[in-house]
Amino acid sequence: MDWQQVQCFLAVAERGTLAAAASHLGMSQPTLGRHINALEASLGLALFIRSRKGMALTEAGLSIVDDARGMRDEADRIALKAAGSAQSVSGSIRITASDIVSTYVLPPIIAALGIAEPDIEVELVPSNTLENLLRRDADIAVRMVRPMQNDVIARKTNEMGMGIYAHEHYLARRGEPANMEEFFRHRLIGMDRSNLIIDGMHDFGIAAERNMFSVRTDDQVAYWELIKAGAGIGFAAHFLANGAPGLRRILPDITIRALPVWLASHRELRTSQRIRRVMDFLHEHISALPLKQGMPEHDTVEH
Amino acid sequence: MDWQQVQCFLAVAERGTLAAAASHLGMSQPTLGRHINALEASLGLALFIRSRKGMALTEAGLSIVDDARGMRDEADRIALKAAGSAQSVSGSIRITASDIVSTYVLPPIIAALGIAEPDIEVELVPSNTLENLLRRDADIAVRMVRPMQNDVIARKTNEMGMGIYAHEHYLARRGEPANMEEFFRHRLIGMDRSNLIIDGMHDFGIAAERNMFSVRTDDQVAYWELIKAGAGIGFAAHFLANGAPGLRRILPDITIRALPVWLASHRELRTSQRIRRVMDFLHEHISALPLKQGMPEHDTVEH
DNA sequence: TAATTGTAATTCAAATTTGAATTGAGGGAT
DNA sequence: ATCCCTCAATTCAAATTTGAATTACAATTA
Repeated sequence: MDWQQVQCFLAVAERGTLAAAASHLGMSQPTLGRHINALEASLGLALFIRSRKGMALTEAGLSIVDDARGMRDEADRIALKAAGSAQSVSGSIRITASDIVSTYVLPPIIAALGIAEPDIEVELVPSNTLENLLRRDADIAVRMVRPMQNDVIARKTNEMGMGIYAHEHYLARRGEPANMEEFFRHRLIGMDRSNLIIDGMHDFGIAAERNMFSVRTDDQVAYWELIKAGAGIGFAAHFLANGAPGLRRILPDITIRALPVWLASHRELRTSQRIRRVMDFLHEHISALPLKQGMPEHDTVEH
Repeated sequence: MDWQQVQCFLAVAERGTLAAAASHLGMSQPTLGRHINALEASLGLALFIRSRKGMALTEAGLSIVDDARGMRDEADRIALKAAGSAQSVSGSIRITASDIVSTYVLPPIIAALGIAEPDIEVELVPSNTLENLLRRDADIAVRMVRPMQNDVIARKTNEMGMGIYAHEHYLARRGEPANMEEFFRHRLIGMDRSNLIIDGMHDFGIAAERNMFSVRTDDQVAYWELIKAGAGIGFAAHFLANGAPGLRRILPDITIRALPVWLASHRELRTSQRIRRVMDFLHEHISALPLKQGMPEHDTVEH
């Protein structure tokens, strides 16, 4: 039995179609299909039922998919150890962060990193899902919640103060709410499927519901652009609002819980010179940012 | 990372030389050497120290050899399960067949199967609709028409000869028809919504219509019981009539097209030892049945 | 010292694998 | 009812991989 074929099997089992699994593995659909055929031949049983809707696991396939996942866990551990013991400072590194952080916080810092460490290539992966550091989806994650995974080391690096904001254009048309009651009669910008804002308001004892929000998007960057465009009132980080002309803070007496900024990496990667260097660099620069309170300028990264 | 290369790594780590590991893996020494090189390149570290005495693990190699063994354990488990589910004939199996076949043909055969293969549980699904083998409604279907679905393998197993029959009690009351004209003046038993009989007569150039039949039912078993009870004249398989006392064949010169008996299964299930075993068993026993012509006894299943 | 043995690396023609393009077929939308 | 989209399968030329033979090298043996 060829282990590569098991790797192929798992990819197809988890993605459901040959084409999707092939592009994930970086091979072509015919090749992957042949590997699956070869595995079935060598095991002497059918693992998938081929249909026009994709590849569905048979009973036999279902019974071995967990073992294949076990193999992947071990393989991931090997990859992790290898990355950890690679002592070279040069090479590439994958950083994942939320859309907002990827778009508005990290670019100047990564630019500075490129000057300080020209040999390190950086891959930035904007993602709002919590990437699995155990699986090495990324080497370093910047997160707004405390990472709880085992074998993950994390350090809190800063806090991002939040406030309620709207653009002057909007306020000129609709007036500015003076209290919470008026606030709820405005056009509020919310999230669609994500419960981030609704849950945050619940924590505050406010029974928020999805239909309170007149404008909804799950894309955090689009959310911020909606506020800037005067589409309504929304929640935003102070540092964003400070750098945007025409933005006005609403109900400044309402304090909103600040979001923590955590840096996380896998324990095995501590020993990597390169990852340690980037971790330290990110920590140094993110902690120096004035994220907590409103200030006239937020781009304080020195070159 | 290519899992096949990990497989190679483990073989070399445990055998100490490329040549020994290569012959164990069934590949050549140069190929194996190249795989090891590729793995080292992709991990970015040296796993072996090459010497004239063989391949000695480096510290990095040593640190991942246990994880590679873990992968092998999982791989072995997969191979074991595969061998088990391919060889094992135990488990349950779903057989679908028409009412008549389920009621009067299969029971003795399934009883014999239970003796020959005590570990196979059989689920019998009487159904006159053509079950969808692709959807795994059943593992094996016994059908009276040639299965045309794609991905279905089928073999013709026997032919079921048909005739026109009535019970002596009925004939004593109404007399026996001597030709087709008289036949149509009798109480005929037909089907209600199903066109099985009407279409069959059309094939013979007889313009049959639903209201020619004085007694109608779509239940094939009830149909047969109606004939046995002397409710009228109807069509029945020879083998049924042969085993029923008091039944008399009508117009024996009229030949009615025999119904083929097909065994069908999904192509993906070819590889299942259990299903193959049951397929073969059914084929063997159904083909041995004297279904084509009338004979005094039809229960010829040997135990 | 010279021959022998066992090792990994190299060479190069042959076999195999690969993938872009195409085909074919089913399901869903219009 | 029709078209369209998305699958897997097929085709075939091109790229890659493979392995028999050979080389190179060091340790061991005669």
